[in-house]
Order: sequence, then structure tokens, then C-alpha cells
Amino acid sequence: MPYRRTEKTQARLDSQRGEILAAAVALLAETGYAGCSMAAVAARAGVGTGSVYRQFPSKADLIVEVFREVVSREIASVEAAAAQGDVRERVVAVIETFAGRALKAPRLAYALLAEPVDAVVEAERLVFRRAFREVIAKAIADGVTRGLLPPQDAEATAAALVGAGAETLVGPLAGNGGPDTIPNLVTFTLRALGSSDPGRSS
Amino acid sequence: MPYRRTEKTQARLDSQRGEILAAAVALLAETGYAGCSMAAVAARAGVGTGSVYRQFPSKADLIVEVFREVVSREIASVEAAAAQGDVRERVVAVIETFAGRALKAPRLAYALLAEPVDAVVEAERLVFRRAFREVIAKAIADGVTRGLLPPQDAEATAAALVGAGAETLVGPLAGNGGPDTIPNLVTFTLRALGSSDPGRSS
DNA sequence: GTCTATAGAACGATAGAC
DNA sequence: GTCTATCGTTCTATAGAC
Repeated sequence: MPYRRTEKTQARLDSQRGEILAAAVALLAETGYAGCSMAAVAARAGVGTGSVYRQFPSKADLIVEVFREVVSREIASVEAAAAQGDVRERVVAVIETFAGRALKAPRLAYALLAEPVDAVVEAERLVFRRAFREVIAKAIADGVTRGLLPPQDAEATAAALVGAGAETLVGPLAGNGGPDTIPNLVTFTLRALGSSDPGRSS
Repeated sequence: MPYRRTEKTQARLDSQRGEILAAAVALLAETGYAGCSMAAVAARAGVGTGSVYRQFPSKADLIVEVFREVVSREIASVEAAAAQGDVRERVVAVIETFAGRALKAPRLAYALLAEPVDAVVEAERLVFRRAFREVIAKAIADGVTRGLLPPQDAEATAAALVGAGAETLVGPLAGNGGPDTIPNLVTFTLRALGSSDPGRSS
């Protein structure tokens, strides 16, 4: 009788895959890509390196999946933040969520935004930024339609805001994130949108 | 009598170094890092690969020097653009110069801003962006002092503007740089500065 | 009994220390 | 320039599912 993978076995494999991913995510958040050696991931997940390779054909595949996993969390947070309120509130919520999370988990944010990675992961980075851009562009387009913002190319403004956020945060992530980092970014954003009242952080 | 490098020999070596650098710069502008193999650079410069290695200990050293060479040109252009006029004019000139040059030499701009490179060159990229930031921050600080701009952290705003510019341009560099790319960016910038009149591109 | 999944050693490449 | 440590990856022996 030929061997047939049973449902139970399949479930165990699936859960093992999840554990490996979780271990890799944790390592990424703690030590960046440097700490994500296959051996370290395997050890953290409590499996052998061979088992990691059963689930992921190569390290690049594993890392790309880890990246997607973490990014989808970030996108989800930001989308939730953008769900309600007027244009200003939505955009401010997006910025504060994005930046707040980054400053709370600087090592992870650095890995997502700026740490040198190979070209495959770099491509995922573009997807990441594009997703953020879309969330912001939607809010802006909405604001323009309702006459709350001056006419503008929503995609272009959104792209610029994503770049501004990333650039602003990379410095602080390396060390000193002054307490004004986020308020500064929010003020900048509101002005850039052409929102009539830039608002104050106090 | 020991061998002594004559002045003439030294001069020839220096000029050869310049030719190799020029060849590498040209290749970088045409084909990015991919085209910058040591062999291709040597061929373009009309020397043997051995001569390239005589001048540069490793490919990384060569590339870093090429990067610095190109970047210093960009910085110089931008500094020249920022030399005169009021705050608005200066900042607009910086953005238009930066973006205009990028759109005219997209392959090179992509290599400078976004193409995946190894960590050593990535470090140079930070230097590059920091230099841009300083030029802009100076103009902003000046504007704030003169009361032409609302109070703000000039460094933070400048960082955000550099990020906005880079992000805005990376998309177009990959393909379609619409004719509105630069005006959009200028409008965005002026609004973000809090300049009372955002200005129009028409 | 047959075949699979697993752990971990072994291998070649490469980067960093000295 | 040499050497060592470490990395990603492959291989193999074993335990266990079928």
C-alpha cells in the first residue's frame, strides 16, 4: 500500500510551517536579517534545518514570506486606522499609526524600511510602500471630492507622504527618536495636503 | 638605486584613475550596477582589468568612489540652485533641479536612489540623502528666521521633503514620468513648508 | 514492508579577523 | 595575504507514518 499523507499529518505540517514563520518573525524583530540564519530560525522553532527546507525551498523564499507576513499586519493596522473620521482624522491616524508602530519596534521597522536586503525582498518593499500609498490616496481622493482638500493628484501626494514618513523615521530608528518626531510629521502632512488648518500637537 | 616613481609616471597613474572612474560612471548611467562589472569598466576605459585593480583594491571600492563622484555632482547642482532667491525660490529651485536631473537620467537616478546595492554603497546613500537634507534645511531655517515660514524643525521638514522627492521619483523612473510629476512635487513642497501661497504650475 | 519526515552532520562558499 | 568562523544548502541515517 502506497504511502498517503493523512489529514492529521498535513495539519501537523501546516502548524509546523506556522511555527517556523513565527520564529523567523520574532528573530527578525529582535535582530534583523542578520539574526535570521536558517540555523537560528530552526533552533527557535524547535526543528531541524532540514524541516525548514522542507517548508521553504530557500532562505530567500522564507524571508520573503516573513516580510509579507509582517507587512500585512502593518497594512491592516493602518487600514483600520483609516476606517473612520474625516479626511484629516483619517490621514493623521494613518501617519500616527505607521510612525507609532515603527518607533515602538524600531528594529523591525528598520528591517522593513531600510535594512539592506537582496533584490527579491527589495521588490516586496515596493509592494509594501505601494499598499500604504493606496490607503492614503483613497482618503485624499475622498477629501478632494468633498471639497475638503484643494484639487491634487491623490496618488502623487500619497506617494510623497509615504516617502516623507519613511525618510523621517529611518533616522530616529537608528537611535534617538525625539518626542517631537510624530507631531512634526503630522504637521508636515497636514500642511502638505493643503488642509486649511495644519493643527497643532499641543 | 631603488625604483622611484617619477612625477610623470605618477601623473599618468592619476589620469588613468580618472579615466577608469569616468568609464565606470558612464556605465553606471547606462546600465546600472549590473553593467559595472570590472571587465566592462576596464574595457570601456581602454585598460586591462589588472590596471583597474591597481587603482582600486576591490569592486566595492571602485563602486563607492563612483557613487561619491556622481553624488557630488548632484549635490553641487542642487547647491548652486539654492544659492539665490527667497526661500520659496530656493526650495523650488532645489526640487526642480533634483527632480529634473533625475527624470533626464532615469537609469542613473534609479541607481543612486533605489537600485539594490550592497551594504557599503547603501551607507553612501545615507550620506547622499543627508547632504540634500542639509541644503534644504538651511534654506528652511533661513525662511523661519525671517518669518517667511511658520516655526518648524527645519531638519525634520527637510528630511521629509527629501523622502517625498525620492519616493515620488522612483515610480516614474521605472517607467512613466508624467509631465505633471515635477509641478505636483513643487506644489506639495510649498504647501508642506507652510508657504502662504502654494503657487501654481501654470 | 515501504516510503516519508526529521534532525543534524557534512559540504562548499564566503566574509571577517588577524 | 592567510586563516578561521559562519553561512546557506545538501545529504544521510533514523524514527515513524502508512
